Amino acid sequence: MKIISASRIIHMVNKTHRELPAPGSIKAHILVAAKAEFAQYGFEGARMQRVADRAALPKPNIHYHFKSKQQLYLAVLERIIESWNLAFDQVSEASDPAEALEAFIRQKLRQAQQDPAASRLFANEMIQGAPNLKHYLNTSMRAWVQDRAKVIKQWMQAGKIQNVDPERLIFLIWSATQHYADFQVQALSLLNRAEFDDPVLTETADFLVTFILRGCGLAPDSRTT
Amino acid sequence: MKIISASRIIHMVNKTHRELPAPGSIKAHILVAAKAEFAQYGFEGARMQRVADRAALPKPNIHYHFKSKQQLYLAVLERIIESWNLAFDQVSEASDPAEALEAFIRQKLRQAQQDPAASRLFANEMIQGAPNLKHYLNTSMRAWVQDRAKVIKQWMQAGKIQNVDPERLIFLIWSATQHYADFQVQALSLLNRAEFDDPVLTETADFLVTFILRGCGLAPDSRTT
DNA sequence: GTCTATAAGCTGATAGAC
DNA sequence: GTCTATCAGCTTATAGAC
Repeated sequence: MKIISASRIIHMVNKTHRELPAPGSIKAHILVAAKAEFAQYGFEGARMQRVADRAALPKPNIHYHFKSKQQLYLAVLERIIESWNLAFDQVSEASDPAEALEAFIRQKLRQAQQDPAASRLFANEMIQGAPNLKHYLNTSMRAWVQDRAKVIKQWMQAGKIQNVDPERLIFLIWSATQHYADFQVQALSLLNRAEFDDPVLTETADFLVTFILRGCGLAPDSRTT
Repeated sequence: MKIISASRIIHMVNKTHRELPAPGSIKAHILVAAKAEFAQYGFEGARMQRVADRAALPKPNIHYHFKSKQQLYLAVLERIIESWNLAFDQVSEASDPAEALEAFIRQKLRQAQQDPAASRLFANEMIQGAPNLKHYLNTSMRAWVQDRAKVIKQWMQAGKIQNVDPERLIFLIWSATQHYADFQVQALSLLNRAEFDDPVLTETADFLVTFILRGCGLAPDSRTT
């Protein structure tokens, strides 16, 4: 059976793949500002003036580098999806399920902490019904999930992990990790913390790894009595 | 020890509690339309004209019944939070953990299916940093979670469930269930379904109940080999 | 490439007839 | 209570000087 690299599937996203703006360039600078704005307010709520303010540039400069609000939004979206699920990308039947899932969970959570705007922008797009990402969802994302689900099914058939719906397991890991970025204000209030710093990240990652691995039948019992 | 009803905590939300518009009234009709609009586009992205279109009313009629966009938004928000976590509200130390958690998960998921707009509106508010719900998060929501966490801790001390961070367990249940409403378009694509109908709801609920109960050490092993 | 000035159209909100 | 007409201000986008 031919092995298809999951990372190759991800690259199918960019049909009209433009070269990325050089880091440090003005375009890259604007994209960072735009990501924060679109993440917080969604496409319709975003304001080009606020993008300009965030980038500390006059508004027409934004329009010089990106023809329209729509094109700026699409440019931001494109850059986000690429580095989305890297840690679970090269996993195969031979991989250790506990190690692979742990690495996946920790990587997703680290991304949520390091770049919550990316996660929130994606969340906004999903909430609105993915008007700009429907094609991506129905092609490369679905292909990636089915490809990764196949590996999980092999683990199940080999008795390495519990029987669980693989697609829903991936969806649960996405939700449980991304939620700490998207609903960060709620998580911090609930945990009575001021910021999502490294200690909170570690405690959260430990909890999620333990809980999800146990859900897969992969962690020891540690009951009190 | 004095037992405080969790539902009483929820009622602390409405400091300035106005009577709810009668079902079938024009105000109630407008609120339904506004909920859908705010849910999809967030506060800044929402358009009063679209609210009017959704309600099939002239725009000034909206302003006649609600003074401003802000007030309409707050009116919608108020109505959502009340029925948020009812199924886990009356649970006590004496309750069976598996039954209580299962009822909680199934109720949250049913709400996500029946009223995804409510979940999405709340998600939008969280993504934006909860500008209108910071106070709620830091008072009644936190009190509710701590109160419910206390019960879970009692279950843990009694050896009824695994040792897990109770606050993070509640947060995970919220994320895993609400995600099916907020990211419905992604879930449907991933599961290759056309709509979030009853069969999908049941399968999803069964998966989540099994998986989360097992994470709490509350479900039998069902490995293949 | 950058920025001031401004056009063209949209948005929240209201005045005033019915 | 309802609806047409409309205002003042804001929003995307561009023209044109530098």
